[in-house]
Amino acid sequence: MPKVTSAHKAEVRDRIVQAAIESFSQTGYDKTKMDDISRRLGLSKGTLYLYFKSKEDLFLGVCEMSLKAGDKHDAHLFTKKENAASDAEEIFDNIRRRERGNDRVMLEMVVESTRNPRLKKAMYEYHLKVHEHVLEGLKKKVEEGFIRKDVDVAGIAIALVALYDGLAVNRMLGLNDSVNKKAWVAMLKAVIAGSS
Amino acid sequence: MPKVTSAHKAEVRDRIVQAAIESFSQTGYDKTKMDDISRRLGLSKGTLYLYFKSKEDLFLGVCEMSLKAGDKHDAHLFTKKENAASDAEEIFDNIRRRERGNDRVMLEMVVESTRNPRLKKAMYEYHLKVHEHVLEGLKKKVEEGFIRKDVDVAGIAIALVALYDGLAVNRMLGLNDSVNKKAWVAMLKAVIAGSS
Amino acid sequence: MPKVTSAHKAEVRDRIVQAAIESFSQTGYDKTKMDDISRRLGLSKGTLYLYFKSKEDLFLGVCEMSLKAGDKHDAHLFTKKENAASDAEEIFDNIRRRERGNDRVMLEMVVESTRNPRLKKAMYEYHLKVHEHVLEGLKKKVEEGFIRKDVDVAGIAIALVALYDGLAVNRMLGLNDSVNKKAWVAMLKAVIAGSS
Amino acid sequence: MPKVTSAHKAEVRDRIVQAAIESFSQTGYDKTKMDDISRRLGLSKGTLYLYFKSKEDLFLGVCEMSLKAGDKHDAHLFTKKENAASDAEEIFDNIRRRERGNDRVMLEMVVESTRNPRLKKAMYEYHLKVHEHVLEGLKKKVEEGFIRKDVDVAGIAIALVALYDGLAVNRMLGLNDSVNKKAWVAMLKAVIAGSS
DNA sequence: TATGAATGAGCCTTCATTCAT
DNA sequence: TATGAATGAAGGCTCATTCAT
Repeated sequence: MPKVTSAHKAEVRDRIVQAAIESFSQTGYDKTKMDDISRRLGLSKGTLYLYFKSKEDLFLGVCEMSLKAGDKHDAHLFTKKENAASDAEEIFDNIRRRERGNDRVMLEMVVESTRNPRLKKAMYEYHLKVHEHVLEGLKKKVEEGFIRKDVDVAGIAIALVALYDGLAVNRMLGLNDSVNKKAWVAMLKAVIAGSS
Repeated sequence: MPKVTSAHKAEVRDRIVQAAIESFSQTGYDKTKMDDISRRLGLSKGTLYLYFKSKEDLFLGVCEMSLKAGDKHDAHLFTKKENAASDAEEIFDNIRRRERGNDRVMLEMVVESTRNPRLKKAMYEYHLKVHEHVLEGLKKKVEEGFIRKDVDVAGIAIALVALYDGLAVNRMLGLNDSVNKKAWVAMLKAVIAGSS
Repeated sequence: MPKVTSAHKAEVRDRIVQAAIESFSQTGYDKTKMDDISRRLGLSKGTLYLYFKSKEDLFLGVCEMSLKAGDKHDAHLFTKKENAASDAEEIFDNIRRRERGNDRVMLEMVVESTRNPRLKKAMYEYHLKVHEHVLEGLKKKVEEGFIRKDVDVAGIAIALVALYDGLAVNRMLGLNDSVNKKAWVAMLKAVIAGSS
Repeated sequence: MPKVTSAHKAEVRDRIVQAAIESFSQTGYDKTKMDDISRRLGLSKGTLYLYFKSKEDLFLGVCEMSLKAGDKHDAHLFTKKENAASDAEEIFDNIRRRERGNDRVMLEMVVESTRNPRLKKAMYEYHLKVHEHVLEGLKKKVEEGFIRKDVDVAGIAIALVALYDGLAVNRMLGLNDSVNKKAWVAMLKAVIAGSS
């Protein structure tokens, strides 16, 4: 829905979304004023409306961008049981690196999605994609003989994603992230031990 | 202050909090109007201010109440490996029964807590209590010999709570809860298998 | 659409409409700020919204009130040809007295009505009522033998109303009202002479 | 300033005014955006400001142009009483043809003129010119012996113009124009009958 | 001369909060 | 204690106007 369409104008749009992410992360969607975002950018309020027709539309832009962000991979890990702990840590760090700063917005998005069907659908689908991505990784491990065939990998995949989300909640509550990582590692080790 | 009046006051206060929980769950904190809450109660807006000095104060009341709610126990479960699956399901259902309807408010509370230190502290401490509660349960299982001694039960405890929270997020996104339960069961079975 | 319903609250509503009429008359609909109206009343802006859900709604309230205002009668006049001039003057003054101050709003209403079907309908029907009212008066004159039977009284009725409206336009343009009255009298005299 | 450029400028200026007339007619002065006008022309918003220094200035340009438009004549009519009706109709059609589409803007101009002295003066003078024009026509009829000498032709002239204006209001309200024409004819016939 | 992205003052509307009854 | 009309600060959004290209 960009009103302004030309070469580098997509870049401005991106900058706006970035600023919005920062603002929404710090203040939350409702408490963030359009003015805050524009001032953060050194732009005028009116300019935002050249790129997004409303505050909600901008939020949707943020969602879109956030949902696009997660796509990298952590294959090649978990090939030896002995490395389980360090492998788990690496994955945790990888995900966190990707998400850095987005936790808050993500939660907002989840909350908001209960009211906004369009957003809910987008998030739902993104979640499915993540589940699939993880599931694929697990399946490879099954093929490699690293995980037993009779394990419900689909269930495990969903659970792993949920586990990470839940730890993100912990982080927001101020739980030291090293504790979260420990929890993640402990769980993963147990899972691997129990599944292989 | 006579006891009777006091009792009445406490009761009205509770009713207000209940109504607030419902409203916040449906519309979210920011989008809920004091008017909505009072109308839901059949009370006048002004009355709310006799019991809570501000909307935020009311929200804190909601938090307080929500945090008080979770305390029951699921000991006696997980005594035989063979029952792992059904035991896991029972736990899932128990928790869900306790939390029913509160998911949304909980998330809001987490989000809000990043801005409100008082709330953050309360939620943090509640989380710790829950962790301890779960940890205690796990420790009993260690004593019973059901879980190996070299397992990081503290980590597992935190992870289990996080897992549940993450599944609550899934639920909010519209993921069918039977899928969530499956994920929960799959994970718990693996954990038990790997830890015992 | 009054949100506030009680005894004297209708009076407040009326006062608001009155203030709105004055403001709209002086500044025009678009250029009038809700603030102007509330300040004129010594009320707060917010209060207006307890009685009217939007600026447009308030304008509709003004229309409604304005349309209700015109209902009096000038029968008993025009019974003798000799009095035609003074009778005409009396009618002119009567109408002007009723409309005093509303010319401007009326014009605004007409202009606005081209965009607002609801308003257009209301004004159209009001006009018809006025036409009928005048027509009835004329018919009586026909019965009394004051006007010839072969005159198109329906056409004359409409024309008389239009004539008055057109003179109101003159008035707005600054044409001295005594000139308008003269025109009115000249026309009416000619009409009577030609119709009787 | 070379003549050629000047000619081009004048033409563009005219096109802008035309577009403005159309826009103002459809949406009204206040609700019309400079953007609407420029888009209607296929010009950029900025260009408008090369020709008119403000929206109000453009409106004044529209007024100027509208006021220039009315100048044609209907002499030669009303020479025989028997033709009164058809003559009246012809006049009605002639005027309407000249004004076609301008009714709305005219009304806007009247309304606006109550706030804008410059505009008010222009419209006032234009009205006087029209009055004079009609008066002249009527005087000729007096000379021709078609109208009696003791009739207040000045008053009748003004009244005729007002009558037409009033019927234009009717038209805006959705009154079928054939009804308006009938009213016009009825009135004119009566006037002629009464004045000759 | 022409453009159209950027500006920012301004206005409608909402809603938490107060207070007279 | 309970009410609900009144308040007014605050924020989303619009649009006339400017200016660098």
